[in-house]
Amino acid sequence: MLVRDSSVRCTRPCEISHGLDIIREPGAFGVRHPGSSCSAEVVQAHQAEPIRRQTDGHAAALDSLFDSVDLDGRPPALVSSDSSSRVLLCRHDKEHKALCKVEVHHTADRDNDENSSGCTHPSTTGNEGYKPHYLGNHRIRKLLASKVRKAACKTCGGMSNKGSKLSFCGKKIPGTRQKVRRTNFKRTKLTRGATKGMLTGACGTSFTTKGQNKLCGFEDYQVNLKINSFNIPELFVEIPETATIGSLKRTVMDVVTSIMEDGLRVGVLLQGKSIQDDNKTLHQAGICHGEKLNNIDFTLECDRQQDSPSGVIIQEEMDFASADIVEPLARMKYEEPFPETKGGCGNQQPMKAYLNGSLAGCVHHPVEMASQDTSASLQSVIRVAASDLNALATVPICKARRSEIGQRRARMPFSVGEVEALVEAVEQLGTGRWKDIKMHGFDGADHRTYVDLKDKWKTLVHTASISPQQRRGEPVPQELLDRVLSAQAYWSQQQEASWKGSCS
DNA sequence: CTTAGGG
DNA sequence: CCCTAAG
Repeated sequence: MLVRDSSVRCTRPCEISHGLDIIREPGAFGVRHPGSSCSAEVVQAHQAEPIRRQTDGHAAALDSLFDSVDLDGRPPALVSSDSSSRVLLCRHDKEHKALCKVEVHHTADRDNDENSSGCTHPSTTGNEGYKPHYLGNHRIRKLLASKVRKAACKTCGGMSNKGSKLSFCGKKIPGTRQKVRRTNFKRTKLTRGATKGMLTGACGTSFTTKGQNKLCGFEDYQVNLKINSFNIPELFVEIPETATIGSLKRTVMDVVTSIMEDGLRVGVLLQGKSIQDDNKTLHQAGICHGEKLNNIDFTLECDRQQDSPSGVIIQEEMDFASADIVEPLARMKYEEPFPETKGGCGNQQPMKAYLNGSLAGCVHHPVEMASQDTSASLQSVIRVAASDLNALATVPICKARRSEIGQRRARMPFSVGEVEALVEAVEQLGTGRWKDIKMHGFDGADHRTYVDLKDKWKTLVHTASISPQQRRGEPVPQELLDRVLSAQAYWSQQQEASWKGSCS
């Protein structure tokens, strides 16, 4: 099976325009194969076609890199990123379990990288004269252009609906938070969830099944997925009207690149339903031979901390035609005087991302700069709010602004200490008295509502009942989890008993 | 306002 | 975490 897609991120947004450098490393030019499982075939491919030296442009350098590692003539291989400031060009090959990475370092890292990378691989002998090239907006734009293209989804309703989880043939995949009752033109809460759904997308997947290995009595078919394109949801940008067109362009570019920088994760939806279990096999998930293969969607989801400073908001838009969608600062918690934007109607998308850099925040002279271009793949709406550019760059985002926007609360994972307090409280009070539990164990914790505690307990029970390998986040001591289970069992039993008692 | 559950 | 029907 081969799945391809691409995205690029740079963890130093401000330097994106300075570009990226491709580094040389032993093993192959800019190629590293982390595990011994990397297939010789892939390595050989690199050896046979080392990256050419490029002196005529950054984009060309990276293009060349992409081209050279492309083994089957397809477009750029999957480009993803890890937590470091690198862009990885990965290659997954089921047959060989191969994973090769081409790391692209920031220019700032160049010196170190070069010092530590001898480039001794035979295949790189022609690279002595290699000069790292910057990868400027050029390349980014190119990538975006190719990846963001709406192409195959033009008839699918585009990004109009919530979540804009574009589906394959006109089939709308509901966003995670979409409510059935929501109707067009009805303004919906602004994006909740900075962690969900940024780039949505994913269109078509065409499958072919072929080959098989008799394994344990069933055939192991190959599934070929071709992702036609990913879409970027509507972009929402606030920028002073005194800003220059050039800065506007840069801002938009920043918005887009920021989405990527934030770390993307791929989601898979089958018939509109997200498949969460990464351990499932395609076959188990229903992506297999004999099944309809046009109902799979991939989404690019962004993991982003809400605390990150931001100045630009990206949001998707719901079904509606109005261009005036500035959300009234609905959930503003702080005293920040925020004049409501007029005409604030608009179905906002569930996903919104705050971009690095600025605040945009407390400004409010919305000026419609552009409205959606329905024919374009991005359908972006860019709004400009009067504010000082300098302020934009330095003022930290204000919470008022954020909350008012309807922003989902930032994730605040429970610490082990909190978990312990919760467990203790529940052990004493039971599982149905969350208000009391809040008052007892979390009285001072204003950020924890009793609903939060109830939810946390729910997840704790779940966590305790799954294997340690499946757990995520800060590990909760098994001892606590054991107490969770026993308390849960005890209190649910009590509850049952009380039911019976009241019945008889 | 709280609970309880689904999203 | 969010949303909301119920109580």
